[in-house]
Parts: sequence; C-alpha cells; structure tokens
Amino acid sequence: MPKVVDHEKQRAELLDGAFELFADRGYAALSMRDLARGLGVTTGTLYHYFKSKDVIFEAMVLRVVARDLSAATAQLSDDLTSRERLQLIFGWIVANQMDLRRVLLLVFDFQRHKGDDQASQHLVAQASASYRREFEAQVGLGPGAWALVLGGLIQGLLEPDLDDASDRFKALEQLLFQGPPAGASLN
Amino acid sequence: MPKVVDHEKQRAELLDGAFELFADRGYAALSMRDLARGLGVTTGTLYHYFKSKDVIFEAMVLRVVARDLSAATAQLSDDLTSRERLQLIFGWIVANQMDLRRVLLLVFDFQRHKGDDQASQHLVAQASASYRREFEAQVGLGPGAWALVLGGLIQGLLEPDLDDASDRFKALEQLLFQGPPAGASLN
Amino acid sequence: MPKVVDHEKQRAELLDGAFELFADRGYAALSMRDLARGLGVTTGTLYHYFKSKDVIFEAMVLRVVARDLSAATAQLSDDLTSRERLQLIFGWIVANQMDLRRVLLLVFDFQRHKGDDQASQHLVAQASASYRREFEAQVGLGPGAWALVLGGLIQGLLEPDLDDASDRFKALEQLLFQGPPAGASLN
Amino acid sequence: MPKVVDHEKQRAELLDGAFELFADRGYAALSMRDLARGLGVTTGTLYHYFKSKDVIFEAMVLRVVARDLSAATAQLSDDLTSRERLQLIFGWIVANQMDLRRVLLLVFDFQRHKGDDQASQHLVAQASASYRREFEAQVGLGPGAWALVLGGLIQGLLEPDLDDASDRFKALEQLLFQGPPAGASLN
DNA sequence: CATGAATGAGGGTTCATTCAT
DNA sequence: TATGAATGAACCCTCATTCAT
Repeated sequence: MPKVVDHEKQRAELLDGAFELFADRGYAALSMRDLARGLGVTTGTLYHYFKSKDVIFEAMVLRVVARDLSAATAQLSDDLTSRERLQLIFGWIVANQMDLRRVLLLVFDFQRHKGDDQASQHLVAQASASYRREFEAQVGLGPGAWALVLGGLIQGLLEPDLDDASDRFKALEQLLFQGPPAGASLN
Repeated sequence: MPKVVDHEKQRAELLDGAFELFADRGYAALSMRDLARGLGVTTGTLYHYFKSKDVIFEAMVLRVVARDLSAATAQLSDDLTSRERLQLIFGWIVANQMDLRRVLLLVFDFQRHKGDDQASQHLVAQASASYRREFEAQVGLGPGAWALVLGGLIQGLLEPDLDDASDRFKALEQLLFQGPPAGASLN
Repeated sequence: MPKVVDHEKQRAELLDGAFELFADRGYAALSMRDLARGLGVTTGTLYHYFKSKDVIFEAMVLRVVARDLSAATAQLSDDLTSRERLQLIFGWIVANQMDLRRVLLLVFDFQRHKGDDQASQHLVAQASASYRREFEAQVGLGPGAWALVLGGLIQGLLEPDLDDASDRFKALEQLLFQGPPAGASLN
Repeated sequence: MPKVVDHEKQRAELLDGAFELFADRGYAALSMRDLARGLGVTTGTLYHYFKSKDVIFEAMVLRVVARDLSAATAQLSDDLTSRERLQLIFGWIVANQMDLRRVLLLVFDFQRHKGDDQASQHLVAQASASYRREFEAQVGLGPGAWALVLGGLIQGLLEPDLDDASDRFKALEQLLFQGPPAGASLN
C-alpha cells in the first residue's frame, strides 16, 4: 500500500511547513490561502489531506511538541550531576529560545481558539506535562523549578529588549542551586 | 445641549465591559458586532467613542494594567519586611490568578495580531515592565524573582489541573527566601 | 419676523461654505460629519436648516450657478466689438478656470446623483442654457462657439498637464474669428 | 484540473458587464454587491478576479477606451481627405454619443472619488490623451479642434433637449474647415 | 436653536470551505 | 491526486439620519 505511505509522508511535510507559517502569524491571522501558498500547494490540496484548518493546526502543534521534547533530551547522558544537566538544558533553552517562544505562543493561540473543546485543552495540558516531567526527571528538582523556566521564556516574550536571556537563565540557575543572593531578603 | 452623557465616563464603562468580553474570547475571535451586543450598544456607538477595534483594545489593556497594579499594592504598608510583602503579593496573585491569566492571554493575543506594529509591541513591553518594576520595588529582589511569578501563572494556564496554585506559590516563596530544599541537587 | 431673516441668512452662509467643500471632494466623498466640521457646526445644526444631504447639495449647486453667471457678465459694457467681448470673457474664464471646472464637476456629480429626477435635470439644463445664451448674446456667435468654451474647460480637467489653458483659449479665439490655420485641411 | 475557465476571458466578460452597470449608476453609487448581482456572480468571485473595486474600474476604463478607439478608426482608410475623415469621425461620435457621454461621466466620477491618488489621475489623463492624439492624427488639425469635440459632447450632457447633436457637429465641422460664418464677427 | 449620542443598514473586503473538472 | 473557481457569511468600519436634552 504505497499510496498510504506517500499520503502520511505528505501530511508530515505539510505540517512541518505549516509550523513555520503558523508560528510567524498565528492561527487567526494566517489564512488558508496564505498557508497553501506558503506550502507551495493549493487550498484544494490542503483540504485533500486535512479536513479543516483546525485539524491542521492541532496536528501541527502536537507534532512540534513531540519533536522539541526529544531534541531537548537527546544530548543528556546519565553520568552527569543534576546541575550539569540543568546547565545543558538551560543552554539548549537559551539557544532555542526563539523557537520555544513561538511554540508557547502557538499553544496559547490554540487554547484560545479551542476554549470550549475539552479534548483539545487536554492535549495542551498533556504536552505541557510531558515537558515538565521530563525536566523534573532530568534535573531532580521540585515543581517550582519548572515554573522558573516558563517564566524566563515568557519574560523574554513580553520584554524582548530587557536583557540578555542568557544572563536571565544564569541567574535562575544560581537561584535554584545556591538560593537567593545574600542580603536580598533584608527589608 | 446634547444628550447628557459624560463622554469619558462612558468610555471607561465600555472599556471595563470590553475586558470581560475580550478576555473570554480573545482579540481576533471577538467581533465588533459581538462586542457591541455584549456591551448593550450598537457598533455605531462603539465607533463614536473609539476610532477602531485596536484603539479599544489598547485602551483596555492600559486600563486593566493600571487597575491591577493599584489593587495589588493597595494593601502594602511601609513597615513590612520584604518577605511579608511577598506573601501579601503572592496571596493577591493566587486570589486573582484567573484574572491575571486572562490578561496574559490577552496580551499574547494582541502581540500576535499586531506583530508588525512596533507601537503595539511597545505597549505590551511597557505594560509588562510596569508590573515587573512594581514587583521588584516591593519585594526588593532581583530580576529572577519576577520570572518565577510569570512562570507560576503560566503553568496554571497550561496545566490547570496540576495542583493548587497556592501550593505552587508557597514553594516559590520558599525558593526565593530560603534557597532550594536540601538534597535537591544530589544526583 | 427677524427670525426668518436670520434663518435665511444662515442657510445662505452654510451653502456658500458647502460649495468649497463639495467642490473639493464631490457629493459622495464628503460626509455630513465632515461637511458639518468644515462649516464649524454640528450635524444636528445642519439638519436643523436642511432636510437632507440632497437638499443641501441641490440648493448649493443652484446658488453657485446663479452667482457665477452674474460675475462673468458684470464687466462687459455695450460699446465693445464682439471680438473684444470674447477676449474679455475668455480672459475671465482663464482666470477663473479652477472655479469653473469645480462647478462643472459638481454639476456632473449632481446629474449622477439625481439622474431620475426630471425636475433637477431640468434645473441643470436651465442653468447651463443661461450661461450659453448669455455667451452667445455677448459675442454674437452661433452655437458652435459655446461648445468650444466647454471643451476648453473640460480638456484642462482631463489633461491638467497638457498645456497652458491661456494658450488653448487664444487658439480658440483665433479659430472663431479667423477660421482654421491655412494648410490645416491638407491631407 | 480546476474547473475549466479561461481566466482572462472571464475577466474580460466581467469588465464588459461592469461597464454597463458603472455607466448607469456611477462609481460611488454602485456597490460591489450590486455589481456582482448585476453580473450574475457573487462578491467572492469578483474578488477572485480583481483585487479591488478600483482595479475593476481602472481595467474597465482602459478596456472601453481601447474598444472605442479601434471602433472609431476601423472605418478610416488612408486615401481619404482629412475633411472626409472628420466627417466619418463626427458621424461615429454622433451615432455613439450616448455611450461617449457615459464614459465621460464615468471618468469624472472616478476623478472625484480618487482625488488624492496620483496614479488614478494619471489613468484619466492617459485615456483622454489616447482619444485626443488619435483624433489629431486622423484629421490633421491642431489641439483646438479636439476641445470642440469634447465641448460638443458636454453640451449634449448639460442640455440634452437643446438641439440635434448631428446639427451641432455639422456646425463644428464647418467652423473647423471653413472658418466662422461671414458676418459673425460684426457687432 | 443647537448639541452630539445613538442607530443600524450598508460599504468594501476576506475567509474557510466546497466541488466540478 | 490536484486544481482553482465559486460561494456567501462574516469581517471592520462609515454613513445619513434621528432625537433626547
């Protein structure tokens, strides 16, 4: 059944291309026409492979989440201390922050658009939990640490000119392993 | 004389109502017709008070930011330790987390829709910086602390069923003032 | 009845101001809001003096037509040759061509907008005939001559950069009094 | 393969139909909805073939100009005197005066609506110049002659009941080739 | 007299989607 | 399998007009 293989492969390629376009423009602002043109196909072709815009978006988000997750953990070996793991992970996060922010925005977009659909919301929670659990398992820290990572990414989204993300994540690392700087809690 | 209407007061009331509606549906998904209907006026009236949908949204964001800021700091007096301040602020954040998350989503939505418009992006950065600076001033901690707050909110957005937000913010407080739990860094 | 006098005077002043605005923008492109603002009043005031936009436009066109007619013939005395009269008239036309073109455009606009209304069309024809007859009486030439004047104005409208209107009207004068240049009819 | 439609041919047919509708109602007064209905399509289809209302209008004007030009000159052969050419052309103008007047009104309408847009003004000048140059080339007369033609058309617009257009153009022909009637310049 | 708030139909345009080919 | 023509509802916004004050 070679047809089926081609079909799935074509779907996958379209989804990869769709990520770049959706990530740049968001769900609502990217029309099917523009999406098709950006992918080098026609709208008819798009509808041949996917039932609707929603379906494309949903499948694309799930695909990207899975892809990032495996990429982030690929470099970690077992014989590292948790702090070394954290440094590697933070390094990867800083290096890929642009992509990660795009994914985050995409997820919020998705949540917005499918606010009533419990199944979709569950998918988001599931994907997010995958990231978080993997992170916690790798660095051996409690739930607070992951919030820090999310916050670091978001802050860069909200105030892009504030400072270097690299510095921000170094501060976070220190906070996580050495506690707050002395004197910080003085009133 | 015209119909007796306080123009500014009417604008303010429309903006307050607009927040509820935008927060529920998002920028793109809330049409001007629906917004007008939700506010109990007609589209013509909306355009009598505001030049465009963008203008409504921007004015509303600024208003909400100002309102939240004064509400969050109203309860703080000068003779508190920074940890006490943090506890009060975290308490307020937890109590108002639903509202804060809605604001965050709204801001991301807006950023998406106005990706090319530098002025709009600046508005977002400005509002975000207002929150952050006020927080840093109140608790006397460095930039990493604010990322933690953001992260705590976002995590609740992504995984609403994960745990009680109250617990999460207690853990963050401890992290900020006492450092990581002993043994956490053991591999 | 002083009220009535003021009322009529106010109407007249509004109409004079309306000419400048309608002439610049045309009937369709000038909104009642802009018209009111341009006149320094509110839309309510406008509707106090005139029943509708159509009524303002109609009254204004008729007023302008009457005003121009008397202005053009005011300077002519009886003891001039017809060629001298023509030169004076052409001079006046060239000097006032901008205004005349605006009136012409206004009339076309009017015709468009009131195409079904026989009474209005008749008013335009009547005003136009007044111009034409006065011209013919003054210069003592047949009906073809007036077409030349109209054509000269229109050509400037269509091709503003073509040449100087003054030259064009000099050529027309020569054509009317000395016939076509020799050799023009050679094939 | 898509539905078999010759894109260019369909565009052309839509433009031809658009002329009739625009000529009857004018640029501003004919809505895209009415235009579509008049053409037997939907607005979506219209926007499939043309980017905007302006584009439709501009393409239509150019098309009509080209069509009229070739129709007017089709009957002219090289071995005619310039006066014979003029007679043929005037005959064609008189026969098609209704159409020509509609084109003129349309152009004025357009000029009005797009007063600020230099490109549009250029289109008008270009179309007008095409007519004028062709006329001058055919009859071998100077620029004044064309003003006469325009004037003749306009006069018919302003005073439709005045006289027979045929008579008017005969008078113009005589004026152009034989000069003014004797005694006309006597005072 | 005069104001300007309010209306809601209608403007040009875009869009996700369908379907004949 | 793939095309792109066609649809028509919905988008943001403007408008002439009305009316309570």
